[in-house]
Amino acid sequence: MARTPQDVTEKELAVLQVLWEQGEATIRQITDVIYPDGETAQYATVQKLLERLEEKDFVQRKKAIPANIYSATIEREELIGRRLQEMAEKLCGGSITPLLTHLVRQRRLTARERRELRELIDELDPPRSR
Amino acid sequence: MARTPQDVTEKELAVLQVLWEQGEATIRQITDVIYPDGETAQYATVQKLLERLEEKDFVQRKKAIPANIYSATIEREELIGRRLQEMAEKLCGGSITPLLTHLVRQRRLTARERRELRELIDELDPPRSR
DNA sequence: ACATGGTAAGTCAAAATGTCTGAGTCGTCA
DNA sequence: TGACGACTCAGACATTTTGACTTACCATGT
Repeated sequence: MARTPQDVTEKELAVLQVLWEQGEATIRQITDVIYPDGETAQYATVQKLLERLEEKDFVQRKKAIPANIYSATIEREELIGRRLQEMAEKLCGGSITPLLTHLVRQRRLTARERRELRELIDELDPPRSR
Repeated sequence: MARTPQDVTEKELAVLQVLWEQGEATIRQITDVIYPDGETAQYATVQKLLERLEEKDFVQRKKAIPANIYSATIEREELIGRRLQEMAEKLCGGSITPLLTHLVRQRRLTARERRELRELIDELDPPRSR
């Protein structure tokens, strides 16, 4: 059947978001954010989520007393990169330009965004070529 | 539990790819591409895949003899758009610029790609602003 | 000593996904 | 005309994923 599981699931992402926000957090702190009136049950859910994230190496744990401290080992940027890469592979034969053109074309960018983007490209251009 | 199903799954995508290639196809034609030595069993699998794609309105069926003819009702571009949009919402608070900058920055673009991109932006700029 | 709060290590059910079976339909051609 | 082949319809099925939950256990401080 060989389904390919998601890199990070919906709820796992929620956990990551908290970690990205706070840098470090205990299970309880995360639970308080995601399930504002969380009981033991939800606490355990977060625990399991973290366990799975740790397995996938997206999160690391620092053993501590009174509670272990978790932190993300992957940056938001990196996750974005992975997903874009995956999309490119599955939908564009590995090329990312279709994604780019789509983004630029489809969504209306503000003048400011356009300017920034232009600057970004300029930055990348090897100096001698301009 | 409320898992959010994927818009298009792995195998469903494979089917769509064939339809995008060929424009139209019968189940058998699709099966021949995806499962080169496909038996009745695989034929049925493709059938089910198409059924689900039809439910989701990504594919339409033209009743015909001797075999129904299927075609995609969604363009590859549109699917890309959806996915990018979804990514933006889940990972970038709805903004697409992080995606853009990431793409431009992370992957090395060729000089040609950079030029094209620049032209694309120029196109979008309202004439009077330049 | 015992309540409190944390950890470890499962279990569980619903749904997704890919696969497959079997019965029925219909046109073609020997 | 009647058997054959190919197609369709409807559903069963197994495996995983995913989110949620339970329970036993451990440490600490009061």
